[in-house]
Amino acid sequence: MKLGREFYNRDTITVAKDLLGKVLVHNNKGNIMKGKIVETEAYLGLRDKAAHAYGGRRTKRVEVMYGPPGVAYVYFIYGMYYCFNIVAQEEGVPEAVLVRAIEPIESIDQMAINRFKKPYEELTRYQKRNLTNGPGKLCMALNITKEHNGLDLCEDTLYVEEGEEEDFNIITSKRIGIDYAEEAKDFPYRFYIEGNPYVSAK
DNA sequence: TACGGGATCCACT
DNA sequence: GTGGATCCCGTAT
Repeated sequence: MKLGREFYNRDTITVAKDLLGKVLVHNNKGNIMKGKIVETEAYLGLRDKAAHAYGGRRTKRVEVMYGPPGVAYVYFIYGMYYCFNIVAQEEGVPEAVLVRAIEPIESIDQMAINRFKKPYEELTRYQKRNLTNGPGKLCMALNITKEHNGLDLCEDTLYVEEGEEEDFNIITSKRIGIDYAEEAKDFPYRFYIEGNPYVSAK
């Protein structure tokens, strides 16, 4: 059951929390890859110094965050990696949820090949644990690139669906890698599933 | 297991 | 010209 536009058209922190346990699906030219979302971060545009759209910055890169909810915001970082975000809130409000980690569910071999050019069973223990436990890593594993920037998650290529019924605790903490963001670096906008081995950092 | 540095490039200034 | 919502590997412990 694919999540619809209304799921994303809500308070960004609520969306970030509710995405935990949901399943990210990428239909990559018929090759369906799935992973459970286990870690997210909220970026609240105007009032959040860590956000690309802080203070209403409106550049070409950031433009999709001003658009309708349920759209992918993918940006390139550190010269080598992509980060995958989902736009939240109504059109005109530049907020998004960064998906920081997933737990592989389907097409694990394909993910292993995308990351390490080897099938899953040939990976070292270290590589298995590091398959999708970070924003750059999960993009590499699922083959998400800037081509997906602006893609509507209510279409059939890249989307999020309901996961299995399960109970878990949500841990709230500070976001990662935003030391430059002054007071915003301590905002409790990071959420993850307690005890999940694919979370990028405790 | 924990650190430190290099990789690598595009959007933004 | 600058530096980042990151990752990997080498070295040390």
